[in-house]
Amino acid sequence: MLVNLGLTMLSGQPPHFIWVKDNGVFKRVWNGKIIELKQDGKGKIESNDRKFANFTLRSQDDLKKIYSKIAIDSFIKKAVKDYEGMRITQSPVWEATACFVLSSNNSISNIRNSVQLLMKKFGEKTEGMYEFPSIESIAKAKEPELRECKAGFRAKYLKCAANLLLENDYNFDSKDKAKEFLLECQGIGGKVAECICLFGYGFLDSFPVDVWIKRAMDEVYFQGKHSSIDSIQEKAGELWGSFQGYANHYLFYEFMSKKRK
DNA sequence: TTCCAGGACCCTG
DNA sequence: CAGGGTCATGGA
Repeated sequence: MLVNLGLTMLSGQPPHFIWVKDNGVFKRVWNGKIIELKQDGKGKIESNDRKFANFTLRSQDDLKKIYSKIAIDSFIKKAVKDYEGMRITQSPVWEATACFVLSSNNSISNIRNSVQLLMKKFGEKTEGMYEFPSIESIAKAKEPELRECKAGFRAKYLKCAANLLLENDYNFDSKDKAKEFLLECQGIGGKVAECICLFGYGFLDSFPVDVWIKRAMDEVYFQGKHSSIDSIQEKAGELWGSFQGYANHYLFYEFMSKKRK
């Protein structure tokens, strides 16, 4: 399997906020057990939970095939080459939801800090590490407790999201249905919903438009002109179809890391 | 000090 | 429907 584990796990996807890197080994608690994930010298993935590793890294995705589908111009070709082996990850829907509710108008380092504080305050402890907080624990939490975890104005949104998932069957078979459901929640708008669809549900036909994607799309595919979110998503669908989620993440990472420094 | 971060919401015109 | 202010928090 083609993968650059460090890049994948630290590219601003939910695992970036949840997993802890320790001596080159990524760790987290899942179902009361510490999961370890690492890459050996030959590039082979090693884990004490093959099933969860496959789920997280979407091992069913054939990166080479996906590259051939999305690398349709010089810009994407460069992004794919620069960050070869960066995979889209999948996380449980609740984890992706919580992470991206916290992401609004926030920085990656602050999101991570907030998630880690929530894990410490509300997660079950296992061998010195903490589980991701249960839906119930956040639904029951008081807003000030969430603000202690630096959730800020997103604290009430986090509770709303927990309640939504607690009180409904949130299993869906398409991006459109999942998105429609998620948008009922205060604090979840179009961009966050698309992120949850991509990184939680695993619908690769999602295309979240954040500030970086907007800049990238305006510059590269709209000749520098200011374009609407709708027209950007429409264009993404035309260009990359059922793999637009991958194109999205490569554009995001390429643009963010180049422009932001 | 001011601005901005993987936005969403609410209010104007 | 488009355009602005506002919301916590930390870093540049």
